[in-house]
Amino acid sequence: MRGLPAMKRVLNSNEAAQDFADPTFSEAVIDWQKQHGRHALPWQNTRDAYRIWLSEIMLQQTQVTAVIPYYQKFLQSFPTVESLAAAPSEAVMAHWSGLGYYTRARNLHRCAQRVTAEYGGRFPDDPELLADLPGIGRSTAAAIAAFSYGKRAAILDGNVKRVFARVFGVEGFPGAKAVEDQLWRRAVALLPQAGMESGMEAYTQGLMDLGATLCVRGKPACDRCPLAPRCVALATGRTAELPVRKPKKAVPEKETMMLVISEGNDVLLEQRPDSGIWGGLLSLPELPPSPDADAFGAAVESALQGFGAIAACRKLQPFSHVFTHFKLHISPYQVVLEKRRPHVAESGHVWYPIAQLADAPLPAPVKKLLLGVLQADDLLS
DNA sequence: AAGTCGGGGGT
DNA sequence: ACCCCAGACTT
Repeated sequence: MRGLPAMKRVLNSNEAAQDFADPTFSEAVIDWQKQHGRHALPWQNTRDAYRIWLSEIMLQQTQVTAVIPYYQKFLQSFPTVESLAAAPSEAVMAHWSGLGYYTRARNLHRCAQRVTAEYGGRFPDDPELLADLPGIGRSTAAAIAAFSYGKRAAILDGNVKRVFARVFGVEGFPGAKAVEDQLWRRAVALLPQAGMESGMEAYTQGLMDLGATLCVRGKPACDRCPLAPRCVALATGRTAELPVRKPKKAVPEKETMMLVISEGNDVLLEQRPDSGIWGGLLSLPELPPSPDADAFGAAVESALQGFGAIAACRKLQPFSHVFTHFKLHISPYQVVLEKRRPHVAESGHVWYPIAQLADAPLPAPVKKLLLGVLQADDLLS
């Protein structure tokens, strides 16, 4: 085993992919998709790369049922990539409000502007060029290229990882780099052969449909799966163990006070920085948690210096919001100011019309809180 | 390789 | 409660 330098070279991706090749795999997926896959989703039955791109970004880490209403409203307001590029960022953020992962919205806006400026409003068909655009990674680039242009490119999303892990009996957490690398090699090797590009749309959709409708996490419908005859997990009774779960860790808990400060028909909102949680959204002014009621009262008084006399105030019902990596305990406090001559909010703050809160670019729990508190409007009545 | 980034739906 | 979703990006 020594003295053979030619054997030591690293396999290139093409050769490595060869190990996993199997032309019958894509044929089985394509046939099944055409007969039993999904064909009526709002972003299907079009080759408009703008619509396909928009759907793919919204669908990142977000389920189909949650995306559909956002997708419809978004297209209604921004029917073309040029109209989206020209829109003010606040309008884009407002349309994304409640969908989560707000970096997607800012990248979406930047991407629309780059496609308009650099590509004349037409998305490129090369996956490598697509993946150079903000918010578009390798898998999303492949999906856009396959659905929009029939290009031969491999996706690897949560659905594909689950299907591959089971069918091929892949051990290890799919998010681990070594496991993910192997899955990418399989994804490339199993693509329809060159010259079969006409099947790329059905193949790509078929993988997603299998993962979303049959090869689901809880109780996979193996009796209806076209890949069952070749499924390692089914044959070994390990569909419940594969894919291997993400290793869990304790989530830290944080605490904050939120101030609902209103005057007349307006409420005071605060612009959040682009980075961090709820980046780029408006939210409520916050105070660090106080050790006791007196300290909190003093902090509120201090925060409200120059805003005028307090007409009424009350503590609202505390609640919690769970994020992916921490849990946030929110203690809201409402303050109603006496109506006096209009004053300008300090930089980074804005007096926002209460009647327009439903369409404001707010985090979901904040919007819910405000609509509940300020629509009731029973404090002064 | 690990951490950051939401909100909701299914079980 | 727990898991994870048509992932990308930063550190």
